[in-house]
Amino acid sequence: MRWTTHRLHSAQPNRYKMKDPVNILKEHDLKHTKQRVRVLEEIALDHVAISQPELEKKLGKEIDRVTLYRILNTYEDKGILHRIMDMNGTANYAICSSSCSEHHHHDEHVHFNCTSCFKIYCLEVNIPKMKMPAGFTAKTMNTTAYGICEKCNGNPN
Amino acid sequence: MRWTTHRLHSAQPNRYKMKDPVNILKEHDLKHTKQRVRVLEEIALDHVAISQPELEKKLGKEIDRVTLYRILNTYEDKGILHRIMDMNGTANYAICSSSCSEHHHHDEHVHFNCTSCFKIYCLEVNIPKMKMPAGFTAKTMNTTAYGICEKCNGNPN
DNA sequence: CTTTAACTGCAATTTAATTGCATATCCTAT
DNA sequence: ATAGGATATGCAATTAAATTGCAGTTAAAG
Repeated sequence: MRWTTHRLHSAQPNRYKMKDPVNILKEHDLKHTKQRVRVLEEIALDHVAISQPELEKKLGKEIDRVTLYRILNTYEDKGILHRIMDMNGTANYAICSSSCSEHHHHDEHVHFNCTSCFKIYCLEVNIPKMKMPAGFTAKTMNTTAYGICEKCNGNPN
Repeated sequence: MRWTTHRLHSAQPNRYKMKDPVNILKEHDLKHTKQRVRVLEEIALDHVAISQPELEKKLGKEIDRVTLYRILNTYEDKGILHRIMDMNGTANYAICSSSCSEHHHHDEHVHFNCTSCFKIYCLEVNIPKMKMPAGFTAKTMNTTAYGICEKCNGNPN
């Protein structure tokens, strides 16, 4: 994989560029370890969210279960990764716009959970403002659409 | 608790009436057992979603863990209960509009997850239509707002 | 190069969820 | 009212997920 600091002009919509993992670590005052780099690489690879179990399956021989849990937690704390819960309560992780794109800081976007391949996409769709009832003050919003993704619509498994 | 077949004219907004548990069971061809009735009563009590662990704590002496799991699953399958995942991946259950109110079938509404008391409310706020990117076909939407609820805004713990 | 603070891996533990099976309960037909 | 069959429940055992403590290792600052 080649790392770039510019937005990709890719044929795939709704995708963001990915910074060099090493830079991401530096920016957040995290030590540079090979396990941390591997996790970032793996998550950045697909441009879709990946679940904890999947990650463990892919990295289980290189990284200890516990270490993986801890890395994911610190990444979430630092705002490097988003954690998205799927319908089963499984944690999915993605590098989302606020981290991936310098011009989209803190944007809240819609997630798309494919019910066929179970992948979770970060869409470039903003969550519309909604009026809360009196007394309720919302700080953040979270929206997930469930349906069939572009890939499964094209070639359903 | 008194069960009514009419919408409550309560002082509390965003609340729905609750049918007699026995009727709910009948309507869905489910056997009438005391465990099932108790679960419905308990969930209807607060007008907010309740988590599996909470339910287990409240009903653990009357109902076996496993039975509770199974009852919640069948209720979800039958469309009697909504399952809402909170930020921890814990299942929360609520009787939502489509079941509670005959005039609001299949409405998709916003959930409110209080970050202070962790209660989950079903709001009478509809999820706005959002345009999906080409290739993505959304079937259902799920929106949760995180913030402070009316109760915790009034008297924060 | 040395030293310190932080990270990793292993073992053990806790917690959550599922499965199989024997018993109990509901409900229909008589 | 009750007998019989289908379904639900409870218990025990199992599987899976997540957390904790600690010893050994590694990164990076001086």
